[in-house]
Amino acid sequence: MPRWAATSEETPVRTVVKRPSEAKAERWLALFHERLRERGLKSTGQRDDIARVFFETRRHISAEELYAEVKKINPHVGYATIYRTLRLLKECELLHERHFDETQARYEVADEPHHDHFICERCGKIIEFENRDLERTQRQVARELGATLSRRRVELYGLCSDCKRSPQ
Amino acid sequence: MPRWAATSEETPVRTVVKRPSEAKAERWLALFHERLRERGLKSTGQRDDIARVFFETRRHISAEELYAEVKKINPHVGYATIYRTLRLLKECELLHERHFDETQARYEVADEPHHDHFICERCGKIIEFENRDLERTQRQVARELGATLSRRRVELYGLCSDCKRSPQ
DNA sequence: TTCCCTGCAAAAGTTTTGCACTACT
DNA sequence: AGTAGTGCAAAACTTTTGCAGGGAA
Repeated sequence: MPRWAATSEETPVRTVVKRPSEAKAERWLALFHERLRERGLKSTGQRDDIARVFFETRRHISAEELYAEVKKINPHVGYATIYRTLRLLKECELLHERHFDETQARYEVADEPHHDHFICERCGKIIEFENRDLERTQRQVARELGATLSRRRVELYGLCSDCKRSPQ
Repeated sequence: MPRWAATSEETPVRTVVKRPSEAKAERWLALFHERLRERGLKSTGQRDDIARVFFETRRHISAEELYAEVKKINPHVGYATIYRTLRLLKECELLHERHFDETQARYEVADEPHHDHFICERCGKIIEFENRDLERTQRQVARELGATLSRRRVELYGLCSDCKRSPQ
C-alpha cells in the first residue's frame, strides 16, 4: 500500500463547523458607514436599524423575517427600504444572497473565509462549515474544465446529528 | 518532495463533462406514463406535450421558457398546467428543480448519475460535470458532522474556457 | 441647499389556487 | 359514469419601481 493511501486513518478532521461571530455587529456597521461614505451615499437611521438587525442575526435571514425584526424597533420602516438596503449591503460586499431550496432569498453576513452549508431536512438547521479539501477539489475541477473559478457554492442536505439521534 | 505530492502530474482527469443524453425523450415519456399509472393518475395530451418538450430540451429550462416552447405545438395550454405538470414530474422523480442565482426556478431531467454544475458568469452556459473526488469529499464532510447525507449540490461560477479565450 | 433617501402604493415577476368545464380511464 | 385534469382568471407571494415628501451632508 503506497504511503499516501494510508492517510484515511491518520487524517485529522478537516471539516470545521463555523461558529457565529460574536458581538461584531458594531464593527460591521462601522464598515458599512465607511463603504457608504466612499460611495458618496448617506447613512440614515433606517439603514442603521436594518443593518444592525442584519449583522446581529445569527442565522440566514429572509427579507420577510428581517422586516418583522426591524419593525419591532422601528415600526415606521417599509419593505422597499428593507430590499434597497439589502441590495446596498450586497453592493458593499458585506452581504451574500443565497437561494437554498426556496423561492425566497436568504441573506448572510459576507464573513470571510469562504464556507459552505449543511441543511437539515428535518429541523431546517443550517450548519456552516469549512473544508479545505472540498475547496481544493473544486479548484481542480475548474482547472480540468479549462475554466476560471470566481465563486462556488456547496450545499449538503440530509439529517443533522441531533435529528439522527432523536426518534421519529 | 514526498511521493504523494507528485500525483498532480500522474492523476488522470477526474472531471467528466456530461453530454446531454440523445433521443431518449420517448423512453422518459414512457417512464412518466408508468409512474402516472402506478399512482392512479391520468395521461393526457397536455401532460405529454409538456413532458416531451421538457425531456427533449438539452438545457436547464425555466417554466416561462417551457411555456413558450409548449405553446408552439399546443397553443391552448395554460401556465397552470405547466406548473402542475412540473410538480408532477418532480413527484415522479423524473425532474430536478434548481435555484441557481435567480429568483425563478430551472428544471432538468433527473438523469442519473449525480452531477454538478459550472455556470459561466459571462455567457450563462451551464456545464454539467461529474467528479468522484468531489462526491467522496462531501460524504467525508457529512461523516465529520455526524450527519446523514441525502443529497448535495455543488455549483461553481466563473468564466468558461470559451469566454476565457475570447477577448473583452 | 442639494440630492439622496424614505414610505406608500402600485407594478412586476413567479408560482399557486378556485372554479366551472373537459376528457381520460 | 365517475373522477381526475384543464384553462382561465384571480390570488398569493416575493421583489422592484414611481413618485411626492423628508432628511443627511
